[in-house]
Amino acid sequence: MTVAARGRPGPSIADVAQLAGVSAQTVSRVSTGAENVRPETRERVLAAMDELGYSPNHAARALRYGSFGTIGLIAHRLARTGESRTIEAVVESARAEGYTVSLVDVRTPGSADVTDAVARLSHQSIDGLIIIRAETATPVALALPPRMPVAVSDSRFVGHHPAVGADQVTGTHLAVQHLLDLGHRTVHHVAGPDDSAPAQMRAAAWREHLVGSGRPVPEVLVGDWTARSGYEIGRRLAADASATAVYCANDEMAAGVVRALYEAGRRVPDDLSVVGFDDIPLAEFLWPPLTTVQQDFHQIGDRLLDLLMRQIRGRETLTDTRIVVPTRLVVRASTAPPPA
Amino acid sequence: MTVAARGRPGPSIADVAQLAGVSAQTVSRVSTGAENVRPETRERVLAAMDELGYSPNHAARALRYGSFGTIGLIAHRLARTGESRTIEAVVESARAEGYTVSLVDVRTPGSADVTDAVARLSHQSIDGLIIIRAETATPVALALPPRMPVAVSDSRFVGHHPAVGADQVTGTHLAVQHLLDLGHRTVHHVAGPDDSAPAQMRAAAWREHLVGSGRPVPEVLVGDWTARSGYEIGRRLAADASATAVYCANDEMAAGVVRALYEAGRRVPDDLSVVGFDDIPLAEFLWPPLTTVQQDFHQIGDRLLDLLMRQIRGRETLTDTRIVVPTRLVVRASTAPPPA
DNA sequence: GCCGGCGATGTTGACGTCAACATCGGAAGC
DNA sequence: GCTTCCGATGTTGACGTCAACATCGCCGGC
Repeated sequence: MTVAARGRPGPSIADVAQLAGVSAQTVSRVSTGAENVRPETRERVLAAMDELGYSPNHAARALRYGSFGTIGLIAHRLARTGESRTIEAVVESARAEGYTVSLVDVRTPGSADVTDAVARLSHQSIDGLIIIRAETATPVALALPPRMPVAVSDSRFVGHHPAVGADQVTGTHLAVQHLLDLGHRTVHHVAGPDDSAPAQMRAAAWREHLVGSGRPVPEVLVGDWTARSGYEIGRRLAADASATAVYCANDEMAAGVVRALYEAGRRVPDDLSVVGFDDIPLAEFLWPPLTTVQQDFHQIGDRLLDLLMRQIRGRETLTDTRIVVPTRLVVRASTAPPPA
Repeated sequence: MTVAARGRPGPSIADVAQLAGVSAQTVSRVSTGAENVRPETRERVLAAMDELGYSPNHAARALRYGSFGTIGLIAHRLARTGESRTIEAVVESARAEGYTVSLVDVRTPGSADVTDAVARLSHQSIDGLIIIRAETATPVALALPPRMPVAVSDSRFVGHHPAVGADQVTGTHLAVQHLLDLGHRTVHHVAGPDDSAPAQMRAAAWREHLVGSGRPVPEVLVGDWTARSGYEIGRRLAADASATAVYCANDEMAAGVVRALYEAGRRVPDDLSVVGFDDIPLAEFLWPPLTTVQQDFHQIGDRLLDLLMRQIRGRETLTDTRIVVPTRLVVRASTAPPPA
């Protein structure tokens, strides 16, 4: 954590002032765009800035203003579909608000790592913090610096921190009901890992829906979000003659399941129907095009930033705010009635 | 770009000092971990910090030290495969070095936007800058603050800025030669957009390889990296009876091509062979598993950070350093000899 | 010709931290 | 008992910027 001492010390406002033959304050006025500077003086200052390659020292401004124009963002595996798209949305919205985003990733799902990341970031200069992750191991009460605005992408934080989450439950109900409507007797479930809160929510909603509909509840098949885990589960499913419909907790696992089924000679959707979750850009272009539950990551990101900005700007306290972003079922070609 | 005035003015070192009944300097000593503080005094200070919820003001430290422990990262569409994986690697390596990453995205490929992003970031305090993008419209000589260390993920910058790039040329040769070896008379090419430098490099290498092998060069089919564009191109390809092999500039377009071919009743690889580029995690689990050129985004990210840190740490000047990260062909099931 | 007033510019101090130097008090050595 | 030394703690100033206040010079009005 040792950081190179004394980064390039660049020219300061005083250097510009000297070169332009004015006081530092006049330079400051020019660089903040104040009105009351004679055009001729302004020109001279601008020329001096240009010559020296001056740009204002943000540390000094931040110190002066008590604000950094930066928000921190903690994510677990940031190359993953949901994460990267949410981050993209946050970054875009933040830019519109004049803020920059500081990114920290967290290696393991453990809570120690999160605490560490929070410490790292609050050590950095941030005006607020967004946490994009949802591991069940994450402590619900985070050890945050006092008065630090926070927004979290996990509805488990309700009552602790303002949260934004997709509507896992409705999405799951739509998916399962779609399969039941097609005539399937029951629906198998390929779940995400045990330590993922959204995975747990999807699995619980699936179970509840089956129970509520009086259907048998097959054993849950647990994957780890990767296509590979879906593939391995798919091989087991292919051997299970009773399975006719599978609801997968994400699209990657669904793709793995489909490939395993093909390899085993079982056709999708003729022999088995498969539904995914997320609606990744490729979902439509898999073969067959995947029926899936669409989540709007972009909106999640926007809402997160909005919640955060309201706290930063307005000093609002939003502790138990919870925003649920709707999900919807996109029916494509991977689902059909069960074989006769 | 106006930023909320005066963020939460938390307790300062002086408040802690007063509560603990010591001087500010002693508090500073405790918080920087200096040795020479009586254990009893240290305890009292720590207790006071705890009570007030003190954490050191990073802006003040940055001002003092002249370093933010932050590097800037500019990317175009950061949710895209290559971008997000490279970013992930950069963030991870940066953390290992004790640095945080500040993210700015660029909406359009135009150079004005890049200049703007650079300005935004150097306005922030960063110790170095990584630019992950490769649009041909990006000016080769960037208007950077003087003395700002930079690393760029585009080999076009050679001679201007230290650059890291995947070996597009070798990757392309491997892919095309693989198809020729299988017995295809020639290879069609689905290219990325005109404004992408890697797309141009792949297309040029493809053309060169065909010419060098004395094969006819079919018209280039230009997509925009999305699966949808691949799908539309695929429909045209399906109608072209002469096409037996297609080299696509990325995996998403390859997936779109494959789907279009299936819809048109043409089998992959029996009727047409398809090769992609990138080796996205899903490539192996498409149907059929996609033969593709693997690029190591993680390594690209690592190298970028390494180049940057060498400049930040050692004051090295690396202007014409160029690192080429190898690519390799991963043969799966989407390629086969042409139909008899 | 003097004065009020106003716009342009300069001066001072404060933001929070920490390094360098100053001071203070006690223990060891003679 | 007095000096010396050393470790613990305090004081000062500087990092770069900008708001608040001070000053300066000029113009117009009488």
